[in-house]
Order: sequence, then structure tokens, then C-alpha cells
Amino acid sequence: MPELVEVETTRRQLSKVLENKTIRKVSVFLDKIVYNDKENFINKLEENTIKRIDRRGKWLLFELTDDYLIVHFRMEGRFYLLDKNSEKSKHDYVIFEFEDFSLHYNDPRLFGKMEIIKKDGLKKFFDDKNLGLEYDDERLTTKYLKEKFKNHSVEIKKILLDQSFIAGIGNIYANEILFESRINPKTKANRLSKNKLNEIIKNTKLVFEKSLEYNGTYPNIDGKRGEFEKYFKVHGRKNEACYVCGSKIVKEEIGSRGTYYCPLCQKNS
DNA sequence: AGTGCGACCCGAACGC
DNA sequence: TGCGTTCGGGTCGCAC
Repeated sequence: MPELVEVETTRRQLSKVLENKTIRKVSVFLDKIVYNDKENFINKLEENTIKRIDRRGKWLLFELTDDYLIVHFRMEGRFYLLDKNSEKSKHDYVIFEFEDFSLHYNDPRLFGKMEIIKKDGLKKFFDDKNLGLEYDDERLTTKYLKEKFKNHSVEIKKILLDQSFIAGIGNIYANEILFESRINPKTKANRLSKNKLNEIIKNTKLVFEKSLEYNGTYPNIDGKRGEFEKYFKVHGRKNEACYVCGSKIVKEEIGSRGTYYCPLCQKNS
């Protein structure tokens, strides 16, 4: 699934290709992907130039002249590049045509969203979302987490998935981060020691940076998959041996999300 | 205010 | 083998 790493990988790849390029034509094949008014969406984009591409949490931001195009992939949304006038595949719902190539937005589950907002509306857009800090923000400290977690007697696994604490962590990376931190996913967030909070911060950076080196776990804009899946230590490894202690990895539901962990390495905390 | 849960979706995985 | 059923997963909105 596209989490921060997959969105960032897409951002890096698209930046190289799209910056300072002008969108010539936009086609929308499924209205619900595009927030608000489809005609307005198309009108604002056509003959507009992409100045740069940014990211906040799992949101991708295309900076245009007076507006931003904001994209969220949700479960399976993704972009891929093709030659101009290439055929539309099943589940391609938005096509952006440039001078020399086309960018297709594909989304089998139809969950993704795109929206045009005025530049001065960006702050309000993200204020309303109440996103937490980025994983590489220097303000992400044990003090910040201690304060944020203090009124939350909820399993740390659920808290990591809540975007208002640390932005960008999804189910896969939450499992990996908790394993690397040797924290049981059912530990209540407000009971974590300063040392364990520090482990979360440290391992979020380590896991994200390693995954970025392998282009994440998801198809890139050329269709080639990122290869970080090979290095999962717990996610998707139910009943397989823990690489550290040999115990069988366990899968349990926490907050109706599949949660994988090593019952021995992540015993308490 | 904090917490939990259903809805949104369809393809893949699963069960018989 | 083949068919029907269940699962998964990010975010939002709503109920308590």
C-alpha cells in the first residue's frame, strides 16, 4: 500500500520528469476521484505548468501557477508514465497529457482523491487534517511524543496509524517500526518510556530511509516494483521464524488492522 | 475530547 | 476444478 515511502518515491521520480512541464490536456473517466467539480478541475489544470512537486504525510502536492493539485493514493492509487496516445488500461481514471508523454492515474479500488486548491488555501487544508510531524522533522523528539501521547491510553499500533501524531506511517511500516523498536503493539501509548519513544523516532527514520533506498514496496512510475518487501522482518510473515530469536511471528487484529509481531522480541515494554 | 467503527471498493486469497 | 465468501487497508464521518 502507498504509505509515506511510496508517495515520496513517486514524488522523487515525478519531479525529475514533470517539473516545469505544461499540462496540455486532462481527461477524467471517473468523476468521484476528482473532488468538487470536474469541469473546474480540468480547466484549472490545462495549460498550467507544474513548478514543483512536494509531499506532506501521504499527500502529494503539485505546485502550479496559482493553485495546488493535491493527490492522495489511499489504498492502491498510482501514477505511471506512458508515451503519448497510449491506450487506457482498466482502472486508469485520470490522464494528463504533456507535450511528449502522458501520465496515467490508475486506481483499482477507486479510493484515491484529487483536488485543486488555491495556494492561499493550502495552510487551512492541512490545518483541518491536523497532521502530525514528518519523520525527519527535527522537532520530532521524545518530548513531543510524550506530550502528544499523554492522554491516549490506546495501543501504540493504533496511535502510529493515526496521522495526527507522526504523519505518513501506514500499517506495513507500523509493524516494521514496532519490531525494530522491540515494542509490543498492544502497549498503551501513554505507558511508553522515554527510551522506547526514542526507539520509535530512531527506527521510523531507519526503516523509511532503508525502504527509500529500495524505492519502497510499490510499482514505480515505470511500472517496476520497489523491492523493500524482501526486507520485511515481520509484516506478512505469519508463522514464519523471527530472524532474531526464531519464534513464530504472530498475526493479530488490532483496531481491525492486521498486526504482525514477534511474541518474544516484542514481549513487553 | 477521546475512542471505535462502518462505509467506501474490487481483486486476491481463501474455503469448501 | 470451480464457485461463493472473506479480507484488506487510509481516511472520513458519525455515534457514544
